[in-house]
Formats: sequence, C-alpha cells, structure tokens
Amino acid sequence: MTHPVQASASQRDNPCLQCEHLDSALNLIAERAQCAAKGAKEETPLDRLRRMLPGVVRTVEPGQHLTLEGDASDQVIGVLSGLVRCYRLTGDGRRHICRFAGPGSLIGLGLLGVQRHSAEAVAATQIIVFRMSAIEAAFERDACIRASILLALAEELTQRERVQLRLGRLTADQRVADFLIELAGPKNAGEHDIPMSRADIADHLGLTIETVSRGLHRFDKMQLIKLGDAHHFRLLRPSELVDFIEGDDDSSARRLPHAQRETKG
Amino acid sequence: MTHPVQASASQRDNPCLQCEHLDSALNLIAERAQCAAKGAKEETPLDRLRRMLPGVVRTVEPGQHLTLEGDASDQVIGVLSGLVRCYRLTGDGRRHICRFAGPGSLIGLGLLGVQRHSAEAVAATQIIVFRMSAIEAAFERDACIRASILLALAEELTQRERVQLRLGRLTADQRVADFLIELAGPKNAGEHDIPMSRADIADHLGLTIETVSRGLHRFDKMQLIKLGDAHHFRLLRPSELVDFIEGDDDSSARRLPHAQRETKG
DNA sequence: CGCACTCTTGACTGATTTCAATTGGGGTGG
DNA sequence: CCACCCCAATTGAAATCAGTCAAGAGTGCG
Repeated sequence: MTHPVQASASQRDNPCLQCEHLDSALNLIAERAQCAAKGAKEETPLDRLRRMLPGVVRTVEPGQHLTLEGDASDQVIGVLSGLVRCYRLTGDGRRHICRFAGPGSLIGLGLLGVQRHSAEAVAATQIIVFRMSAIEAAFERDACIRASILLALAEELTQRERVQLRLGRLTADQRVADFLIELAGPKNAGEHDIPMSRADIADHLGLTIETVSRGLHRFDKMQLIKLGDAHHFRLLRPSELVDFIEGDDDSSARRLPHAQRETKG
Repeated sequence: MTHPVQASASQRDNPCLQCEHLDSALNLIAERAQCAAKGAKEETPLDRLRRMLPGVVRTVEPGQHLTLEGDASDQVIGVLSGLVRCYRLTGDGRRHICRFAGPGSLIGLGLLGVQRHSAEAVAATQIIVFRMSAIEAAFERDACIRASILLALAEELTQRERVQLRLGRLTADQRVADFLIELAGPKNAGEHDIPMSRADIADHLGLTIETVSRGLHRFDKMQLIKLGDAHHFRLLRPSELVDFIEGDDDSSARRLPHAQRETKG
C-alpha cells in the first residue's frame, strides 16, 4: 500500500488551522470552489492528474493492446496523443467500438475493479498509466482531483448519451453525418483527419463498412462535405449536415413519396 | 490499508489529534475504507443519500414530468418506487428513451448544471428530490457519500455500455431478448412485470412497436418465454435466450447457408 | 354498449446488409 | 523504375431485415 503521508505534503505546513473551527468538509468545499475559480475549465482532468500524480508514460504502436476485456485491472490510462479504440466483442464475434479515446481522454474510470472493454491503439499513441489506487487516494485527499474525476465521468456519460441516441434513433447516413460532426469538433473550418479505418467507424456506428463508405460519398456528392482522400474531409455546409441529422432530410426528398402515397390512398 | 481505519473512528472526537500527524486526507481514506468494509455493498447509493441528506418525497402520476430536457436544474432525483423513463427527442420528433429508472436509481447525477433529458413517470411513482448543492457539500464532507456517488456513476456507466452494445450490434429480436433478460433481473424464475408500454420499449430499443411485439411473440412460440398478458412474462429457457442474444441464432439456421456456399465455392 | 386505447397480426415497401467485383494507394522486390 | 502484391476502400446487384401501412383483436372506461 502506498504511504498516504506523501499525500499530505502540500497541506502539512499549517494543518491545525483547519481544525480550529472549521471541519475538514468546509475546507474542502472552499478548496474546491477555489479550484473551480482559478481555472478548472482550462485544465483538463488528464492534465490535472498528470500534474499531481505519478504515472508511467508509454508509447504504443498501432494495433497494440492496452487492456483486455475482463481483465482485473488497477490502472487508469490517459491518452496523451494518438487514438485508442475501446471495444467489446459479441458472442458471434462481431466487434462494437464503444468509444474512441483521443488526447485528453481517460480510460478505466468508473469501473471499479474490472475492465469492461479491450483497448487498442488505432494510430501510434502515447499514453500515461496511473495506478487506480493512487487516483483513489488523491481523490480522497484533494478537492481539485475530485472535481476533475467527476468532470471526466460526467463528460464520458454525456458522450455515451450522444452515442446512444445516435445508435438508437438515427438512420445509417445520419449516424455517419453525426460522426463527422463529432470528428470535426467545435471548429468546422479546415481539413479534418479521419484517423481510423472504415471498419473502425462501422463497428462504432453499428453499420457495415460499405454503408459508411456510401454515406460519406453521398455527402460528398451532395456537396455537404469534401472528401480529400479516404482519411481527410472538409465540412462545406456544416449547418445543412446538422439539419440532415435532425431529420430535415436536407430537402423534401423523403417527405414527398409519403405525401404522394397519401393522395393516392 | 486497513490499518488506519479503526484509528480514525475513535479519533473523531478530538480532531486536533488528527492534525498532528495525519492530515484530513488520511482520515477520509480511512473513513471511506471503513464504509466499504461495513456494508457499502448492502446499502445502495440512494439509501445512503436518504439516510444522510434531507430530501423531499413526492408522488407522481403516470405520464407526469419530473424534469425537462435543457432545464437548468439543481436537483437530483431518487426513485423510491415505480418507474421513470428518461428520454430525449430528435429533431424530427422521434423519442429515444435512454434509460428506465426503477427503484434505487438516481437521476441527474453527473450532469453538472443542465438536464440532459426529460424524465416522466411510467407508472405511479414515488420519488425523493435532493438538492444538488446539498449532495455536493456532502460529497466533500463525507467519504461514504463519495463512495456512493462514485458507485452510482459507475453503475450508470456500466448500464449505458450495455445499452450501447445492444443498440450498436444486436438485431431487433436480440435487442428484445436482451431487454427481457435485463427486465427479469438476476433471478430468472417466476413471473416478471413489463411495466412500460410497447411504445416505451420500442423507443428504448430503437425499434418500432410492431417489431417489439413480433419479437416477444416469436420467443413465446419458440417456447423460450411464456407471455401471460401483454405485461407479464416468464422465462422458460433463459440460457437459450442468452445464446440467442450471443448470436448462436438458437439453431444453425444461419450457419448452414454459409457452409453450403463454402462447399460450392 | 360503444368508444378509445394498446397491442397484435399481415402484406408490402424500403433501407441496410450481404455478396461479389473493382479500384486505388503504398510498399517490396525484381 | 516498373511490376507486382496486398490491403483498404469503393461500387454494384441481390437478398434480408426491419419499418410502414392497414386492419383486426383485446381491454378498460364512461
């Protein structure tokens, strides 16, 4: 067991001040508020963990495994650069990539004890490995760490919810469009990378590689995006792409047949 | 690791003893370990929140709203009895139920600030409403609360992952089967309720009500389940239902054509 | 007793997958 | 430098799965 004393380093100088009238809870609340005030938004959870905890940096080659589904694991992995796919396999051998973890992402939070999925490098990737026990200790010790962990969990949950909606309620092409929007990130302009293969995209979106390919080229033909090669694209009309996702179907192309049928009936 | 546990409990009366050599972090670690030791597994996160925090109990009628998507919200809701559906609407008006929250579930954790989905009672439901700020304060103050919140978040994440795999990689009937297994819970025997409507199930599984109905009746005809009325069922052969989900396809019906083609080629 | 609702069932349509063939790019060896 | 191979991606045609439309059955309520 790590010695918890090192944890106290920063606070050790005047510990009893805390105790006189304020219980530790109040202090921690104050501390947390302070964290939030002075830049919780700027510093990502991963950055904060790096700053405050020891971790081992590793470089992994494309295709190399980081974790295996079902492993008992005492580690949390932060992605520094590159890209990691986290996936599970169904009984009949199909693969579902539940998330792509890019720079800043944390893998292994919120599963206490056992890995829920395998993780594999998509591209050359640099990671940092923390010990779960170290994170837990820091979690108890430091309000900033707590805020960061909670934020990371909340972000992951938000992300999952987006994916869930996408899989549950969007058509094939809408899923591809939504994925492109996600890939492009906040800034729409400029050329964007598609670092993963069509197979990876398909296994993430619950489609086949053919359908993904067709979707991409359909958007290309519709002038909504511009495909460079297979792994680069540019958003030409982002807002229309979003409209398409939201069911406007870009034009009335889908609505007309319905209307026609009504007039016939 | 277990060492400091007893110490902290007895020392709580005279706090400054702690400060001399142990900072608050150490105490909190110890406290948390203690929690875990004496029954974190038995006491659900919701039970613990109820025990330690003030909350307002309310009864809601079927169809009544608890939260609205996009609301700024300072509340966390615990479900005491009944059932709540949490959903979002797509741009073209379709509904996706991202989860059913039954007794013991917490709604509104891990979204700091804004509701990510609407929540509506499926059946007559009793809830308890906590203030987020109260939970946050308790979170900082009490290691048991921390453990509970983390556990609740981890459970929700696990649940989401199951749903994600279901939506991303299972066929319509497999989704229905997986949902039934989930509804039945750990004990397979006996009669189980289906508290929600077909429309609710369909909107959760990303299917139509017709497909859900057909799936259920197919399993009934296959003698894998026994449907009582529309809202009750019994698992007759749970293991075969699980096999079906995992792609064994119950028989070799799907594998044979493939084998035949191989012999031809 | 009829109305309104949910659920079931059938026939048909259409979207997506499956199968199959072709293209294109990158690396290797002649 | 070019031919070749290998793999990923694309494209087309047929097959399948799930959705849509439509009608009927069951249930509860006024």
